[in-house]
Amino acid sequence: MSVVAKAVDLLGHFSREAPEIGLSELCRLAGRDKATTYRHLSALEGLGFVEQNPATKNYRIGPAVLPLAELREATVPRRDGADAPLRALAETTQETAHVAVLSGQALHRLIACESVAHSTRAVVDLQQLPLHATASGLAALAFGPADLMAAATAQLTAFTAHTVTTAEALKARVAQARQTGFAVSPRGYEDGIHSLAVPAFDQSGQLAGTVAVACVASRMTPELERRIQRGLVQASREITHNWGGTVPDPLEALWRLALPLCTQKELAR
Amino acid sequence: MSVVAKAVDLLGHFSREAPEIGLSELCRLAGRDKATTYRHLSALEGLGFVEQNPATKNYRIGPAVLPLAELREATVPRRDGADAPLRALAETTQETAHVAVLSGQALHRLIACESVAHSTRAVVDLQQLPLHATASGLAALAFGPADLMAAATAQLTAFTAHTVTTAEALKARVAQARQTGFAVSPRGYEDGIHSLAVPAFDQSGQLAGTVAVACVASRMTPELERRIQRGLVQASREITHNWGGTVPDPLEALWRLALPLCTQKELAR
DNA sequence: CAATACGGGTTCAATAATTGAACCGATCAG
DNA sequence: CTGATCGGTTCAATTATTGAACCCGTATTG
Repeated sequence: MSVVAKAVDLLGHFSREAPEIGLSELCRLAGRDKATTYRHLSALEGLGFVEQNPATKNYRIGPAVLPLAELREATVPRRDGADAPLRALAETTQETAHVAVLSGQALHRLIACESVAHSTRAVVDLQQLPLHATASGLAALAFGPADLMAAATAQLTAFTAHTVTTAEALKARVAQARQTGFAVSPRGYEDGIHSLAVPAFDQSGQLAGTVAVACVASRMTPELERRIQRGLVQASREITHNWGGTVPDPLEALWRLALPLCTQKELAR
Repeated sequence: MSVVAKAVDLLGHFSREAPEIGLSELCRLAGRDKATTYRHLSALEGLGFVEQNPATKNYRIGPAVLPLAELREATVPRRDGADAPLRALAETTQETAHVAVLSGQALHRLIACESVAHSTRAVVDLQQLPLHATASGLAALAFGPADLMAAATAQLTAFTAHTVTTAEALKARVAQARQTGFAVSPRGYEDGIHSLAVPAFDQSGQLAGTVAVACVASRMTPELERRIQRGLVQASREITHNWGGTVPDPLEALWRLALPLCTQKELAR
């Protein structure tokens, strides 16, 4: 693991729930030495990636990420295209919806959108989604480039008792996703969370990202699952369209088969 | 210079003009070894900070910066507060306007807004603004924390023949800015560019950033300078207000003195 | 009000990571 | 075919990273 990775990993511990973190706490979270963590933070501070709250001495994300994000959006304007459909998805499902994008062999969170309908809800605070343990990852494996499977099987970390940890089991899950058109990861990454995901595509016709709903497991019912699937399909179609792509016909066929009760408008596409 | 800094410096070479850069070209731009640059890029790619265009093998800014920027905005929503006033400033001055924020001892670009009125215009592609050579930097030195001066004099790089390169000359410029309420850097960073800047403040009452207009030098007239000054004052007031701060009374007094013809509405504040 | 625990920040020798010249195969222009 | 340029790789030399121990200021506590 390079220093760059170690330093940047620190950034991943900041979240909406913990937007400012002190040195010692960050050491514990990162599981690293205090001196090392301090030097990494200092380096990041010099670059503007973090800054210190002068009052509390706590660290928080710095301003240097803003022009980079602006440039990213100007170069590859994905977020804009995903934003509105995602909000609609969170609205209709009343659960947390999120979109991730594939970059190389890794799946990175692009946006998360939490529904405010329930007091308990899933929180997606990961930057990078494990391929084998999340619905998004399974969707990427099932509908994305073939070489992803190698990257996934190389690191089958067990996050819960339900996490898939063998190559065989993973292949079975992926096959199931290919058959049904939906990737599911029941309690695979977090114990109380049941996730469903579908792929999204860009102008190249290849998988560019995934759309997922992370649902509080205890609320899951067959009826809710239907609603989530319907929402996912609609969101994926819209996001794919906004990204300049089209959903492959075989996948569209699967979705139509799985959701016979979808509206006439959707069928008309 | 730490590896982290070297790696992240690579990100600074991407711009709206060069959103995708190949390995060799980036080596030349960064002035570093090809193997090193490649490893740095690979590390950044693993973190999602850059990605490769699969078609051209060129590198571009990756998606990992997006959630970080989102979080930054959620933690310290500066950009939102600066956006609208900056557009107005670019509109009234017909020149390029930009806002930078102070983080530690460094001034980082937050937004730039180019007016489309002229075919030639200034382009602000810096991530970090040198304190001694830009109007923004001088504004920060004049109205920001005292310890900035030490950081500025430590690195008096000459960018043009007009750049201030002695501590004495720098002090004189800063004193002038303190007296007039406006920082000016005529051709200090780029030869054809004449810049003016004023400070902006946040809820702590301290300088939080700067507002500047970078003007094509050949267009500069006393009349245009007046218009720019008036625009800067208005923008700084609005941005400072949006950031939860207030412009210090002594500075407001200087501005009123310098701009006797400002509108009644502005005087009413 | 000592005693103490915990916060951020620093030091220095041991060590593990970074470095870059040279090299490889592919591609392209002349 | 030749030479130039591209992205990517190798390996020994070296350089920067590492972390236990330490410092100081400030809450917390019995």
